[in-house]
Amino acid sequence: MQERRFARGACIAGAGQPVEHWMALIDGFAKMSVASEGGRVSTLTGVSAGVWFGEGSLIKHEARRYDVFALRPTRVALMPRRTFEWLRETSIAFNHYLQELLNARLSLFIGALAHERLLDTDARVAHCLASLFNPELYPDAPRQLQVGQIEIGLLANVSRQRVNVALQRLQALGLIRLERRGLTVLDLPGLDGFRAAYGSDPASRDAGAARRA
DNA sequence: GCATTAACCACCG
DNA sequence: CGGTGGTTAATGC
Repeated sequence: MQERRFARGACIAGAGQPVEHWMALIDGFAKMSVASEGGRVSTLTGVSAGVWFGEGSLIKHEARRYDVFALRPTRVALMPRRTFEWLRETSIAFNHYLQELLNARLSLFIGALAHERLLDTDARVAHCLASLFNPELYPDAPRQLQVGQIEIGLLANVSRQRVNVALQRLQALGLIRLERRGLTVLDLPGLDGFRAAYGSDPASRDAGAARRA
């Protein structure tokens, strides 16, 4: 295997490029994103230390489907296609690991889709943060995240200003602590299970009940 | 009603 | 100074 280093903002892997390696973050932080023909960009998820990615395109022998950008200085491990295929052909344990990885990622994206459609903005931001610490995908992630509010907005698909108010509400509830250019998660289960606190008037409670249902 | 954009200001390295 | 964070006013769905 090889190791490569990327500066903040550098493109680790680009959509459309041929895929010849299975990749993993050794340290640092990156984001996966896609762009439309018109140049509009949507960030799909964050990638932190310990996360493997790119196995889908590697298995299907197709060009990469998304871009990966470093959000801070990042080291990446690259496993050549031949090694990846040899492991797939010879190791049951390796195949089990791959299944668990794919399963965890599937549940991550299904969960994100459900939250996107069912939850209000504060809860979406909370869940987006919590998903970055998914223990299945990120075995021993530190609870400190060095990502600014603009990037959190891109990850959660919410404007930077709205992210700011959501983060401050989460901080007021003791779920996170805001820092300059980052934050620390204080209560991961609480963050993952966060739902909006509704006002005291009956109308908004009904709306809340409908959304919860 | 709520989120978005734009703009402004304060803070910090 | 530029980047980041906190806030507010105008606009749109």
